[in-house]
Amino acid sequence: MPPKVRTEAEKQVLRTLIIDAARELFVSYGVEAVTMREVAKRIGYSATSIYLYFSDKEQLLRAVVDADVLKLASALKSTLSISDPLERFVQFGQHYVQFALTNPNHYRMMFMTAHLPCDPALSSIEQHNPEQDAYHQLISVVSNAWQAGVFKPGFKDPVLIAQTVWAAMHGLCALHINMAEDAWINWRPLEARIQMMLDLCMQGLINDNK
Amino acid sequence: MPPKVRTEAEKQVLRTLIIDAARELFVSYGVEAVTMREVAKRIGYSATSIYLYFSDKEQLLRAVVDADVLKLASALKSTLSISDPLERFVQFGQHYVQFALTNPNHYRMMFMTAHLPCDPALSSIEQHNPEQDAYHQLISVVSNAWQAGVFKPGFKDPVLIAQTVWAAMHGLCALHINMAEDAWINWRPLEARIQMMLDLCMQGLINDNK
DNA sequence: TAGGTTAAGTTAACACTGTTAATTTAAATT
DNA sequence: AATTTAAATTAACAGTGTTAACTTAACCTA
Repeated sequence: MPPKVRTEAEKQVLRTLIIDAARELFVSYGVEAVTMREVAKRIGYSATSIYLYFSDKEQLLRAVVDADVLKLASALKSTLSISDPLERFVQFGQHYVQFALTNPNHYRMMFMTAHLPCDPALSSIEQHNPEQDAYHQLISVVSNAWQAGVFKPGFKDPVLIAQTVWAAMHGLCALHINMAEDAWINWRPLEARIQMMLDLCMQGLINDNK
Repeated sequence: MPPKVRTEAEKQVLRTLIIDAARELFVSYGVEAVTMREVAKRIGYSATSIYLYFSDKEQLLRAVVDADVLKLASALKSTLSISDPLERFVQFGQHYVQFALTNPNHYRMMFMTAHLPCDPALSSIEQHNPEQDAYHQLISVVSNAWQAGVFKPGFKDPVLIAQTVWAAMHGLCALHINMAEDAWINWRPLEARIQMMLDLCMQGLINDNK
């Protein structure tokens, strides 16, 4: 009833309160299943209050995803300090897969749901900031490995390498998240599939004149 | 107003009429955006009539997907007659990718939306029927290539090979379908990514003592 | 052939959705 | 002390999937 929030800082607090409530519900029950009224109830506001901070549900989802991409970047950051470029590349990939599989609903929101394309201009994430931009981290890791001569001589474009390896790992994660319970398919153990995909990338990419 | 349909055959006709109408709309506008009323209007019935043939929207979607899996199997069938096992394997993969990219919304319904797990007992598709079951086709193609000694000696499990290669190709397709328009990423040409993924699989898998 | 039964199809209605408009009300400003 | 401002609310709308109640034409039996 009364206006409780006044200063710009307090508004930011409420904004992130909404985002956190939405994330918890989205992650537990899926984006489509969660209603604006439920998000609002969880923080003790009415549904329409959310519209004072986000123009619609899509924008709220995007804010959640933005924060989660940040979380992914943070999860991957620890691997960036590994000194050996090849080892760094491998660990980066394994951490990526691990993040996806331990946070399947976060991962689904980020990379598996059809939402409007992400515009860097509207995002809260600073593009190319190595602390925040996970995609930029990927490009860096692969580029560094490439400069260090890790890859076979045939490969000239580290960005192409990065995008292809990403696709390979994404396929593993996405298929598992969506279809692990599908009785049609007699899935081999996830670990075996991960290992095999890594081996495949290694054998195909790595220059092994040690 | 009057009961128009009587015989079992006529009921089947109406059933597939509903499925076809739903598919057209799902493919054009996405599953979530399409309403039961719109599906019904397209075939000149009232919305509640659909519930005489499908228990709910989820079951209708599943019927559409079933029919589309059949379509995928049919699209892949032509490659099964290629005599050389390696060439058959390669062509199978390329046809799979091509199907996914020319029918992105079909593909999304089949492999990228979170629906209840598929139970072979409830499906209209005959599991292990090489004319209908695309997954079984995949396993066959890889197994045959494996028996023919196409793969490197280290690989002992053709099913594991098949699932990993599937994941690699799926990652390519899924990432493209969902994120091709994402301004965050400076995508390399799709053809280059496909080619590179194929090369990667080849280099990693194929026994090249010709 | 008359009359009741069946079931395909309908309209009406329910609980719920995202969202907008109109309204309240406490603080900030004058 | 009166006025403005804006945070928050309730009321309301158009639309959703779905269920219940109702028609009504064809079929089955007497």
